[in-house]
Amino acid sequence: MSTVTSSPLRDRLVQAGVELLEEEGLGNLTLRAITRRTGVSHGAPRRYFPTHNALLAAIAATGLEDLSARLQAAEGIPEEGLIDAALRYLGFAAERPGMFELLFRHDLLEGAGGNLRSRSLPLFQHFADLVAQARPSTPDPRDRAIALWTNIHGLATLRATRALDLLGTTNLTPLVQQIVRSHLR
Amino acid sequence: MSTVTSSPLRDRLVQAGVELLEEEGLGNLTLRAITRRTGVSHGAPRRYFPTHNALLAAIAATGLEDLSARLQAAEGIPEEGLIDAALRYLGFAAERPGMFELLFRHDLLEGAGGNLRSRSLPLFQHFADLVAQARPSTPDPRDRAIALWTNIHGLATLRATRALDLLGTTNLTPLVQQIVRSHLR
DNA sequence: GGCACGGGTAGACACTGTCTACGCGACCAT
DNA sequence: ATGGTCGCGTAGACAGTGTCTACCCGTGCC
Repeated sequence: MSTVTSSPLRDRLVQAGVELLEEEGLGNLTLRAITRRTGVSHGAPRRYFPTHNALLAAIAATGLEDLSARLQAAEGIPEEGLIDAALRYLGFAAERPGMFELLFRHDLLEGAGGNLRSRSLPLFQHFADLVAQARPSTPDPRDRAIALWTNIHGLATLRATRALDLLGTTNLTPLVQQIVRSHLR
Repeated sequence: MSTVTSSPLRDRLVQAGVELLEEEGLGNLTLRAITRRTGVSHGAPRRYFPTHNALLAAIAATGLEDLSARLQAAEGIPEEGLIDAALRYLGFAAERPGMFELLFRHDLLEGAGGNLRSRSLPLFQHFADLVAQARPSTPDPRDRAIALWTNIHGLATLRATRALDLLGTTNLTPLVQQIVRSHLR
């Protein structure tokens, strides 16, 4: 099959994991399943990842990069910029539900290396900056940012888990607009 | 040891599961661990629960009852009532993080019987009623309820997973007050 | 030409959830 | 009293999992 892309095994494992996560969901993202797809023995990852969760953390890191890139691509004057960012956040959760789920499974990722916690911090900082920019001279900009961020995140999770089937009936964009504006006045 | 409370095994399994969930967390809430604590063989639950997840669903049902009772105990004129309910919601997540986590692990509970989905619906309805009551003559009461509910839920999850260490530094009550009021105007 | 060694293999182990055959004791009918 | 049924729990097996360990084996270096 002519010159298979034979990158170092580490990258191949991560990529296989990403694909498997999208295709089969987090529940089937087994260490052994990843090795099967990669075509190596089940002990191979150990050379690069001390534990299964460490591999999961590496997979999650790629997702965090994707999410980060999407959010930084948000554009518009203050208010519209926030609405755009919020919609992109929800779009990520909708398009990559498995990855979104993994990103917040701290029981799997905690202490698994790759310090995702600190890596996701600038992501929130970006959000907070947008809020501060859209709502200058507010006494508690961080609280406002937390309020909006948690709102979008809660919306995304409850939508992803279909906890609110109601959400299917309502159009998302006006809801997000309303939410963002609620937090800005 | 004189008249051990020998309720039917079903209840003992559920109770053991609840205790284990609080003590050891969801990650250790194994079917076999529950049977060990109950003092029966690992095959015993099968008589009452076709699968491990079905037992988890029964455990989650007790948590949903607790949460429901807490929310319905919320009091106060419209706005304060919502603030109280929100704080109770956050209190539940803080006091029983394992149960809170389980309640939203739809990957475990889905299709496991006990139709938690429909049972949790009146809970949201209660929330929506409070919102409609506090904000009469609004064109889209359900959207407002969704907005507020997702906000509180997102705050609870991000706090439970300590995704925002920032939250440790800010006092929760004023933040919740601010959030509720943001959604009511 | 011998040798170390990085990198992957393969088997074992404890543990999990599920399935199946078995046992046992209480209750009932004769 | 005796036999039988049946609810309920036991015990063993099985495939699958993550982790650990001993083992190769080919490549590059002296």
